[in-house]
Amino acid sequence: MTTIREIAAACNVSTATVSNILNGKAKASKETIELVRKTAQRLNYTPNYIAKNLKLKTSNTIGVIAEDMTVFNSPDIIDGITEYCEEHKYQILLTNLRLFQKFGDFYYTKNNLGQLINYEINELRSRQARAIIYVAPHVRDIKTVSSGLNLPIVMAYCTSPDPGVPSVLADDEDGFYRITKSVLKKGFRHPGLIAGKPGSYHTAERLKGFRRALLEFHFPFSEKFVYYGEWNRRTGCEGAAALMGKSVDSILCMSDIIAGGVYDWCHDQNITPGKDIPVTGFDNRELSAYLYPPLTTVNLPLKQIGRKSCEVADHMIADGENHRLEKQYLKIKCKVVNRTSL
Amino acid sequence: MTTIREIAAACNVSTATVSNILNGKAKASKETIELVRKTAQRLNYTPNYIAKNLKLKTSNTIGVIAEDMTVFNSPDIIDGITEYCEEHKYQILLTNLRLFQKFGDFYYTKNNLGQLINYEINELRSRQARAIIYVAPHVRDIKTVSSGLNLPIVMAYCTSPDPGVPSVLADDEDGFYRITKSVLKKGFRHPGLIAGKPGSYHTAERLKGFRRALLEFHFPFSEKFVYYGEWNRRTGCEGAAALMGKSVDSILCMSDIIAGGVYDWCHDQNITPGKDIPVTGFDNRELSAYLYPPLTTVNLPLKQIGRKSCEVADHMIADGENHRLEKQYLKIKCKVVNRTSL
DNA sequence: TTGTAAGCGTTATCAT
DNA sequence: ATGATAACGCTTACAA
Repeated sequence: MTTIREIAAACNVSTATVSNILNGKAKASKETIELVRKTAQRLNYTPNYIAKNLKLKTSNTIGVIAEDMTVFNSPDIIDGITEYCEEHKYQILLTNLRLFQKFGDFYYTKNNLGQLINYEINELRSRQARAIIYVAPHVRDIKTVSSGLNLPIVMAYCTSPDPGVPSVLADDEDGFYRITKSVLKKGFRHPGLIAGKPGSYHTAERLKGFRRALLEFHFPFSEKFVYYGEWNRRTGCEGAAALMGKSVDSILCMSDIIAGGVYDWCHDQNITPGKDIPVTGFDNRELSAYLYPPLTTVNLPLKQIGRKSCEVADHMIADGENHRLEKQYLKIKCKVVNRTSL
Repeated sequence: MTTIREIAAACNVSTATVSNILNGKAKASKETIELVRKTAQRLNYTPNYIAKNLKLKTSNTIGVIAEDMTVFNSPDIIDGITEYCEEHKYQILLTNLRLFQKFGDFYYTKNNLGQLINYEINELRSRQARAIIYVAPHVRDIKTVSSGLNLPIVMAYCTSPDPGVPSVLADDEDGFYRITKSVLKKGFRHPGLIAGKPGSYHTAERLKGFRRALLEFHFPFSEKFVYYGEWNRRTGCEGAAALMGKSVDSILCMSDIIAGGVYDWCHDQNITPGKDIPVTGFDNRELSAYLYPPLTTVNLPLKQIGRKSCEVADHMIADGENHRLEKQYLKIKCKVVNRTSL
């Protein structure tokens, strides 16, 4: 690798001059500028960022900690982050915790997670990351992440109990309100709801949206018509069985996967989803377009979440100590994707 | 951030001693070792890797260039890479080219791609990446990547025309051979094949596997029963229409997405896939389990591809100049996933 | 057993 | 306009 010293030698100037010229601080004559530029090109020079970073005690690196990048929402979030980074000349140092791969569904109950996260943050810091974006597959409080790290950190698709740490989220409440409204507008008055895990943020928010829509239409809400379960296919199957026994006229699911389970039950019972019973999902995963009939669902603004997270991180970097958070939670709206299951 | 100098000061020893102790080259008395360790801990010391790397002119960073990490196979490949990296203490510097996001289906015809790749490789090199893993969504020759870079590089799910650059691939030929055999074993003698794009590596290899199975069963092969198209849903739809007109007794698709199109056509015609006409896919994407009936398909060993790529890169790093490639192409076997569409 | 000092490639200060 | 030099935090001969 060519160094500025070699360029300096080749041009018969000092390294200081080379450095100045190559960094555009052109306190040099036209001729030397020309000469240095040419030789740098000729010798195929690329700056050694390691040296540069050491000297400047900073870098253009953003650390991304993904709890598990194989979970469906993570790649798109990271895509949004990379888009912003590309435009703003940041590099990404990726840490993939592989939590889901390692521990399956219950990874977030691991109690040494905090230790692990702290370790990785430190690791990233010692590599001069300017900021950290923490990407999770489900929204929940990550207790260990706080603003006391002296390093900008933003939570994508998750939260921190520390009000100084910003979060970028999907507006689950509004998203579910919208899809519920779609259902009610079509004249269905007795919707059943298959929810996810009871304690979950998503379950709570989406339920709120469901109730808000019901209220708006002056329809009563009853817990009788909501079935709680896990975020999986089987829950959809069981939920459909339970709810259909209570003569609901439509089924709203809190996830596409759950809706997949409802379809399973329908096939089993020789009932046609969409025709005999309208079904809706949430998340707009790829599979939702391949169910038959294609599932009406709600799109998650994952890429925007990633982009926005990175933008916030960038602002925090720029403002340094002076940064004041306007809002701890930034919620991005979701849109209904109309297909034929409703 | 605490530095070794501060530790040295606090302990009344030299930085050399601190460095030695902290790196386990313990040429020191038990007491100083103890003291230094304790103080390092107390001051919450983490080494500055930037400085370390500059001094050592090396790092434990592996650069990953993903053509587009939102394409379904990339996250799992990267997951395999991170698994290996985690075990072997490598860090990942991720470059997401976002080619598919930017240019859609025809990104690989971009003719300045070579320039871009070279730029990114250089970028990674100047950040002291020890090796580069290039991750693509479709197998094809990436012309610009060569072994003359003086930096180990391995191609994951793609190839380089340079025989000095190793590739890790799925064994498409064998995978398609296996699924074809599954079909033939069930007694179907007139399989139709819906292929992908004619020029593609995947199309060619999978076709070979198809023919090999046919040959083994002494069934004739005829181009009449293969329908070529794109790697999309519509092709499945059109292919099914074309093939069913030629009275095939089963349909093999070169991708799950194509199979999804076949299901579309079946629904349209009131034909039940699996029952009236067996259908198989390839790739084992999530959606394949949600089609009805669930699609029999072939699993792509993506994680292993990532892992193996990283392992090869690691060996190349370790061997340096002495590295001799045994094989340019490493092909990992695929397994049939039996469901009920066959 | 411990310390001194040079050097990795760069930038920045201060002379010239 | 250009150059000499110190410094960023670390490792490693080599000296003590």
